[in-house]
Amino acid sequence: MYQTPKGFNDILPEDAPYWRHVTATAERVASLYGFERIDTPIIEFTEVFERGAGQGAAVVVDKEMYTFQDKDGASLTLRPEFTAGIMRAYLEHGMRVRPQPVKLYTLGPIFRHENVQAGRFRQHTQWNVEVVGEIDPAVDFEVMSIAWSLFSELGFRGLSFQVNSIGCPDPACRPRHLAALVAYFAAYRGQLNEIDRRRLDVNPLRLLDSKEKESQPLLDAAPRSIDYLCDSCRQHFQALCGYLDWAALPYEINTRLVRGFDYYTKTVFEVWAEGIGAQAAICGGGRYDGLVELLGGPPTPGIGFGSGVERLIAALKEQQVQPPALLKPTVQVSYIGKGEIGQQAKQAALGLVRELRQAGVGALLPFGDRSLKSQLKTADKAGVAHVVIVGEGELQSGQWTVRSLADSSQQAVARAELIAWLAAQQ
RNA sequence: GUGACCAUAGCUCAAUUGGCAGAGCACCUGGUUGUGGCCCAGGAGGUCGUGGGUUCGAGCCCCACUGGUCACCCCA
Repeated sequence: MYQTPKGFNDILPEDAPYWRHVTATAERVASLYGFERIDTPIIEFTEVFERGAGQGAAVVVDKEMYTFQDKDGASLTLRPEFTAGIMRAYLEHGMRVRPQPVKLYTLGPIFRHENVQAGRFRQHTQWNVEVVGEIDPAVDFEVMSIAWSLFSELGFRGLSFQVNSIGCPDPACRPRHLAALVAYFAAYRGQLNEIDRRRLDVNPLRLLDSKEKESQPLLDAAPRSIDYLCDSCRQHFQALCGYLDWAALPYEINTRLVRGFDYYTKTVFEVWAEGIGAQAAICGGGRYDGLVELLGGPPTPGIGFGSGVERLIAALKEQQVQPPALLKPTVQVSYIGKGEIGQQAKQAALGLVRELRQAGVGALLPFGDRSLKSQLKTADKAGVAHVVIVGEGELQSGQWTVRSLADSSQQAVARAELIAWLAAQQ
């Protein structure tokens, strides 16, 4: 028996209401904030993601990307993220001549070859928001606000922001912090376990969100990035926190919140929700003022976030949020009779269903010439309100039977008035 | 990439020490001509995830692979 490849999932009809809830709400909120939709290809030249990731992370990135060679020899990659592709589009289509900042959102699948665990798959769907071309901290606030609006509208309760600033590449900023961080942990090198010793050598910032037992006692006194910010970054962060205070959005300054890639600057944030295992974050984002330059463009500030739809849905279920029901047909047209009469009744039912749908009334037709009993069972399970019954008697009199499933009442309605009658019941 | 646990019908699960593959739910059909939900009866649905091995004999024991769950690594 065939199975889906590891980490790839079918999305079954049972989950459709959740998907509609999330995607429809995202679209609505985005338009409320004046964000415009962009859709980039699922495949980009591998270089877009490699250059975007920067040299340090390239090894890691290569390992987790679905990269393949096209028939003409080009190296292509299934997008492992949205931001790099959107920045490529920003440059390719000269979006810097549009009014700045450019506010974009997108929704679609991304692919990473990683091992599955709760809320993590090899293909997952992400809602992604980017604001490009403006460094004003009010933009950071705007991006966090739209995330907040989405999650509130979806029905989440008890959400909170985690915020931090990791500074910028200016020698007076992050490099100073990194040096202090390395010096601090190097002094305790003997206490670190193997994993954290490697972090110290490879990606010291990551020590700050280490889960290793041995390191926990060291974390409280570890140098915090917010204490090493340059003037520009400090003012930026203070302004952002000021806006968050003013809007009364609940947030916590989390000095251990970091990012793994070099192009991130200043603001990093997440939104956390309870109840989905180790993956508490339902949204992660940050400012990436260095990215566009890495891709060969002019210095261009940007900030954005991504939010995994599968994870959102899992969290919604965890919080027992009921998505709105999808629209369903409200009428079934059943046909009965044997032989010639049966075929006439079926044809008549076909005609009524067609007219109902044209009139905007959702209608179902039972197939396979089943017994009326069976057809009523089907109607009951489909949840329709009315069953129209057409058989020999109805064909002769022109008065068709309409059964209301709620109270089992039946009445005769003239065929000519049926459409209007049923439409009025909705 | 690492580790733990797991895989029998569409779903949830049984199957004594290795000895004839089962139940409930769901599905289909009936319970006299054209009436749903409840009930009753019947039917269909499985090469026991796949491939090897041990054995007279494997759903059960061993190995590999695939997939699932969870955690680590990593996290764009």
